[in-house]
Amino acid sequence: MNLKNKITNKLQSSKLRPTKQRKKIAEFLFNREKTFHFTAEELNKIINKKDSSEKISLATIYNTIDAFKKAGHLKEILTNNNKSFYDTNVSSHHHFFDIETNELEDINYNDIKVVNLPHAPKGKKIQDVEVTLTVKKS
Amino acid sequence: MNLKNKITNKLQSSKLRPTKQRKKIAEFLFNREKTFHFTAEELNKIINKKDSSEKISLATIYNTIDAFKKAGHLKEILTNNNKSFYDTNVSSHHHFFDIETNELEDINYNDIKVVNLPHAPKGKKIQDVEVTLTVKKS
DNA sequence: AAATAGTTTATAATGATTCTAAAGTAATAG
DNA sequence: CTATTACTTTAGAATCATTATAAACTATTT
Ligand SMILES: [Mn+2]
Ligand SMILES: [Mn+2]
Ligand SMILES: [Zn+2]
Ligand SMILES: [Zn+2]
Repeated sequence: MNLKNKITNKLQSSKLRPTKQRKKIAEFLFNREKTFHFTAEELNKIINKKDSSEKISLATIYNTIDAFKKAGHLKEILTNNNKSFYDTNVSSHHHFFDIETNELEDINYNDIKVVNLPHAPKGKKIQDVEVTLTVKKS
Repeated sequence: MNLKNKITNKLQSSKLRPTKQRKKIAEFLFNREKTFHFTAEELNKIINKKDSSEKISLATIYNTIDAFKKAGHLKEILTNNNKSFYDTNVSSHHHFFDIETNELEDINYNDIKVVNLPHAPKGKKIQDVEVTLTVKKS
């Protein structure tokens, strides 16, 4: 199956209509080897670079990120920044976070071991375990 | 030494003039046993409750949080929320973060062990190690 | 082909935070 | 002390990220 069909399938099986806009964004986000970390504004800039024949509105960028997140294709990341960061790697994994440049870098889940996990507060359950290694210029 | 003097000292030794506003905020934030996690808006509401004889402007709330953070008396916390959270516990420690209610709860540093820390990317050094256990209603 | 349900868009609205510049206060110098 | 200086507070405006609105558009179903 070719890329276009794969993307269309992915959208349809998430009950998202494969519109021109969603296909373009999905193709950009999900057709890659390495994890991509981004903000809505960054994605907007990249998708709507000069050449791009047809522009996608900022509202659609936000809507699409939200739809992809709800469908489980994107994950929101914890940072101390006041804009939201998203991650194309939706499996459990860890990060380096450069507090000076706001850059994120993946750490494989198995490269860090977290032992002695405490119990969740009563009435709650643990949903995810994230380790963030805050880094800065040395 | 009494509380007022302790607070004044803390401010002066951080090169912050002990103004009425800073003393009131510092007394509220730092005179407690348990860690306090808050946003600027929450702190503003609490400090400026009905009775409070003299109001402190929202700008000053923001300025003061910033000054205290720079002085190392407050720490900013990583969340996926688009408002900043601050922590009166400035030592290294971990958190439960309820993604439904945005509530934070401390986990003692020694209650979790993180083993096999990877090296920081070249040119960078690890500044902090934070584990966040995302939780939700079970 | 028509009806429908869902989507995109420009634009307005909101919410959090930062900026501005004038008035006020703490620290310092005389 | 008193005057000078440096820093701080404040109301309000400005900015930035995000969400809401509602009309035009498009994919899907009938
Ligand atoms: Mn954040
Ligand atoms: Mn955040
Ligand atoms: Zn990642
Ligand atoms: Zn804490």
